[in-house]
Amino acid sequence: MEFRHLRYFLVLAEELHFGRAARRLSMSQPPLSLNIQQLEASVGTRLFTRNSKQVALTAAGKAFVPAARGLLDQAIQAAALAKDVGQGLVGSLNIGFAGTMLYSGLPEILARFQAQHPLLRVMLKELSSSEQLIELAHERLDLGFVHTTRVPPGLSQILVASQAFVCCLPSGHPLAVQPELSLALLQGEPFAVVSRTVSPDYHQRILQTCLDAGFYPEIRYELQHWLSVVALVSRGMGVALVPAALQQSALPGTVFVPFMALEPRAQATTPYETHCLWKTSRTSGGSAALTSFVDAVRAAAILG
Amino acid sequence: MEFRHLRYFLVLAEELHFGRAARRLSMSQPPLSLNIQQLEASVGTRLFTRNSKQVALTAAGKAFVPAARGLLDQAIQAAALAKDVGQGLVGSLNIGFAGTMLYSGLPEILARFQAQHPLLRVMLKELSSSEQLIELAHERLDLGFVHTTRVPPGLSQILVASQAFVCCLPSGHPLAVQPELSLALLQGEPFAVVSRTVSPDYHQRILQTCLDAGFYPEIRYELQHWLSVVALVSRGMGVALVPAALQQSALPGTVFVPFMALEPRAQATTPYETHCLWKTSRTSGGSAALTSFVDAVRAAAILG
DNA sequence: ATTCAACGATATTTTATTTATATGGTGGGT
DNA sequence: ACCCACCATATAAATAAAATATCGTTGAAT
Repeated sequence: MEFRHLRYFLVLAEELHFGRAARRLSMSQPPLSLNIQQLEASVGTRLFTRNSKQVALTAAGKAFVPAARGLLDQAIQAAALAKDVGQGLVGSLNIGFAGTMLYSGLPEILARFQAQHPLLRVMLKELSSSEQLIELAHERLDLGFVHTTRVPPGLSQILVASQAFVCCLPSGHPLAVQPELSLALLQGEPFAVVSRTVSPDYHQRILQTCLDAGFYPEIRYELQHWLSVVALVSRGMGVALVPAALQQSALPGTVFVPFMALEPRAQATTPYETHCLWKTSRTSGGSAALTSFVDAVRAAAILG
Repeated sequence: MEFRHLRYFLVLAEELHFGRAARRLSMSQPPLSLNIQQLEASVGTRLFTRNSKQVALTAAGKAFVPAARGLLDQAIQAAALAKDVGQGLVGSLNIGFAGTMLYSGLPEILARFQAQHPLLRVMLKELSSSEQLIELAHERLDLGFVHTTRVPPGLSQILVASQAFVCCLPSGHPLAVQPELSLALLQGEPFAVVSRTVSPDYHQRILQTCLDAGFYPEIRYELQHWLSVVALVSRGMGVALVPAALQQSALPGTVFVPFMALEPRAQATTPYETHCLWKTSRTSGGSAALTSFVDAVRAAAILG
């Protein structure tokens, strides 16, 4: 059975006349006869009764009409769907993100992208940076928002957000009233940090920052999540250095205070950077949806 | 797009290797490459990414796999369905019947037929004999069970049942105790008959039978249905001559009594015959389901 | 770094399929 | 009984598909 047979069959089923049907198909009559015979042979039954004066559908032919129509329609739709997927108009994207991205532009990027690609289903999964690297390698994620300086080979990246660290203090803390403070003043305070396994890079940064300020921080709490760190501070249990974006979490009982650099002209710390990562091979002809998303991220990164 | 493309596509999507796929398709590799290119051209997108070391499905290709499978499956199922319809295994039959057939073998015929063809949907419609002739001519009925002696051209027939007329009397009637009676005794009784428009042939028969017995029946009631006739008798309102099959209706208050022929050796009346009718053209290659049903009727007619 | 082997794409010939032209049979209408 | 309309068949031309041979590319091994 071939699609050609179905097309010829449907026209003949309408016309019930080999000559007219052949004319409508812009072909001559004999090949139409042959094609119908071939179709009947492949189906295994007569689809038309025909004598020299009359052509009519058999019961089998009547039953076959909607099926044939359905097959042709479905073929067209299948092609259209595949084309749309190929052009990134429809499809699905699996995107991972570190928790802080909720306060660092992810909602904006997503809203902008969804407005331009309403048929693309974006699935978001909160994962630590290191988990995302694994998932990206296994192609279980199409793209991830991570805090990592070391980028494995084969991955492309865009700098999405860059923000300073700030001190996070409980609102009752004596230093909380300062507009800006010297980091050295936090010496001896109990520090809350995100666990090393969740964000190894962050650990290194906090440590280096404190050492630059001339003291070794007393790390008493290791949490699994940034919001847990802020929540812990809000209960008065300790202090923390967190990305500035966490200010927007607006947890009651917390105060965020910038801290000064040691030398007046320098930055207080190297900024905390969020990168968007994806497998380079996936955007070079691979997934148009991913390419579109990367474009959206790039546009947002330029604006921000 | 052709089915060939879909078949090749699916094998290649499994193997992800042109050489192996071509071997599985028992063809050489170049035409496979060409066919995939043609499919991609007709769909409008790349379905595979390929370099000399690796073949992989694109997102569009992944989306196209189930669609292609569905199309091939549907084609096979459509052909199978049409074939079954053509062979009379599945389908539907519209069958008309005169009311008395409910007591003259129709349930038995139907049960036997349905047991042999469980996938055939049989739709039954109670219609008068004359109505059935019209419906048969318009092909709105595939087959009908009628009481008609005159068969229009183009219709085939089978004698399904042949039964005598019997007297139907109210149980309180003085003649109801007789094992057999002479028709002449019913002279002057109020007769109930089925309306002439419903069964013109029957009218003629009743009249002739009574005239043969030497009297003209006093027809006081004209009913639309045989069961109405029997019901009327059961209420003591009159008497009737009805086909023997009506005995099985078992309406309380009725008694059925055979009547004697005038001459001892002859039949009391010509038997009341039920014929099965259908358009001859429909069984000669037209509808296999109808042919099967006719066969079932024929078998039942021989047994009965 | 160079070579080698594996793979998919392309070119060209061969084969198969499809179409068109011409003609034969069949049934209905006059 | 003839003719006309129509579908089927036969054969030739055109088209499309497949096979063989070859090229270009890529990744791995030496």
